[in-house]
Amino acid sequence: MTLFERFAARIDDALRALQARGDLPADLDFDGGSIVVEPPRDPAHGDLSTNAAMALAKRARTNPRALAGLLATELEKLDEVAAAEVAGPGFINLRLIADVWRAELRTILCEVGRYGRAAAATGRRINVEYVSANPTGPMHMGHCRGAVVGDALASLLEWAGHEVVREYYVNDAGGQVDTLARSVHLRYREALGETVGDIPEGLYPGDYLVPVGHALASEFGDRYAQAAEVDWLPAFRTRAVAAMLDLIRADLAKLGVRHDRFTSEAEVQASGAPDRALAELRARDLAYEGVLEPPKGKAQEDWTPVSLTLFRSTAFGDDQDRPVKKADGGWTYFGADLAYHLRKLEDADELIDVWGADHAGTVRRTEAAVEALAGRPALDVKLVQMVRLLRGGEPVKMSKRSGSFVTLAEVVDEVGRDAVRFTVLTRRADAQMDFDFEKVVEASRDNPVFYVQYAHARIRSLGRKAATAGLDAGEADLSLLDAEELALVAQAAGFPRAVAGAAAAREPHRIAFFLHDLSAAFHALYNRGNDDPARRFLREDAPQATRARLELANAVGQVIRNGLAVMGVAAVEEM
RNA sequence: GCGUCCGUAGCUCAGUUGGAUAGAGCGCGAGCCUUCUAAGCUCGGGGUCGCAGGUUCGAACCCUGCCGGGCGCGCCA
Repeated sequence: MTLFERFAARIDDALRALQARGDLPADLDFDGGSIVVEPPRDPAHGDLSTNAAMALAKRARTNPRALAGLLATELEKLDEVAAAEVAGPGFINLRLIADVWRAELRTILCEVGRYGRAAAATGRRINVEYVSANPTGPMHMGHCRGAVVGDALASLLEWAGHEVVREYYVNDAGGQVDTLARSVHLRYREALGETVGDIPEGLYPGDYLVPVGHALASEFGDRYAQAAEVDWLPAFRTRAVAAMLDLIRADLAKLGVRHDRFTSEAEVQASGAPDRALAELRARDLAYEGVLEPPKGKAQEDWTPVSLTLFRSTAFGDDQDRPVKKADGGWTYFGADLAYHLRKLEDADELIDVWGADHAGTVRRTEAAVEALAGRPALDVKLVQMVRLLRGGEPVKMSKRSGSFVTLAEVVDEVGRDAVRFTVLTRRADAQMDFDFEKVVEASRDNPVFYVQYAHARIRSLGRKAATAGLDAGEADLSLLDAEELALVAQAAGFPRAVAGAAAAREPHRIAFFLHDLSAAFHALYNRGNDDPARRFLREDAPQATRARLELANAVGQVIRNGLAVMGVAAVEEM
């Protein structure tokens, strides 16, 4: 139980005591969910603040300040509360005794890598799908953000006590993988000695297909060089997709992103799942044969109305109904995808998809389909906005046509995995982001990656120096920590709350900002020692104070490590 | 035309799901500093939270309508 949960329970007890005494109506229900216990925005207001009186006043048929007064009197009786004050419109500010923070410091050091993790008992089973890049080439920077956000979100949800499956959907069933196979066939002929010249328009030109062509040449010899497409396409497609997945897995490994499960679209289709899903929709009158309206706001010379199998997504607020089957009888991407989501729900209570913003238009239909099939809104789609690559403020040119886009591997090789991951997580996922190669590796205060890493390295350095000087031996007396130092503990103690809040909002970037703020507070305290040697962490003349401050530093370092672990960023020992 | 995301200090961005006097870094101004880790530290000025209404004890946050920008909009995946 976190400190905040503990005090929420105490407030609940106090309210019940008031109720028992007849100061509150007997039928008043406290579990509205609107009562919060949090650190006040302004530390001068105390250690904890609650809006309980304001949230309950109306239902208790009293005014907020009167109720706050009663509640404050009750809370002041607690041993851990030094003072309870009513402020503003009816806030109750609690000042805690210093020992609360000393105890919390010990808790951090005792729980080490578990500090901030919620009890698993409260968790749900959540399936998080992310990356799912088409298996037609290596990952580029467009995929990077979704990969990092999805991976960090999955970790975050685990920290918050949920059971998480990390999922990758392999789109190996569409026309694009046929295009891939044809592109590879060209490289295969090239490997056999043919001169193929420029790669024709419409095929994938990238050099990364050259080794695949070689591999096929050594496997098949010239057997398929002049053969009809029907003879080689399936085999080439299978091998090309496998080779592309190997590339993608290598890229993911480079980024430190992992998945528990790769699910093949082709297998989903072959399993009959889409047929079952469609039958289900038909049974509920949510699928029918119909003709789509011509698209608006576009030229439509080549528009030919044709009857298709449609999902009634307009019943869920979509602009138009959406086809699940193509005119040729094959499944659309959407048709297979809704079956896939149904399948994910077999072992999950909730689904999260992390998609690029270019798929924004398909969110509603997919959420609608899941709601229709699951009987409840079980899917939450998180959109990740575009990344603009810059170098020294100048946009990096990307030519997709020649296949020479900036790959994920290039970026990780240049700036490092940790810098990529941390930087991506310093921006809300749903806002556009600039990624500047120069700024990301800058060793300065305005680079949060450096700033947080440096705080951790500094703390580790303190430990090493203390050990060398023999200052770290013996029990630490935490009563030697003063109010300013305990304020840093209080800030570090916000971590479990930050994890819970970030997980509930599904916003992993909040952890990055929490760590930046905590690091800033640590650096500030550390820098005080420059002006006042008595405030230094390491003092040869005061081994007792040194030991207490080392415990403080270690606790902060532990929280930074835990936060970085959520983000999948390494905590460095020295810089 | 429609959908969706965004609009907060000169710049880049946070804002704890509706709370108190809206924050941080950079830049700017003023001091300090040769260091327990150095690439600095401390303090200060700086705001019509895009605009206009609405909801309520209370709105940057929720609702409606505009304005501006990004992304997307046929059976592609």
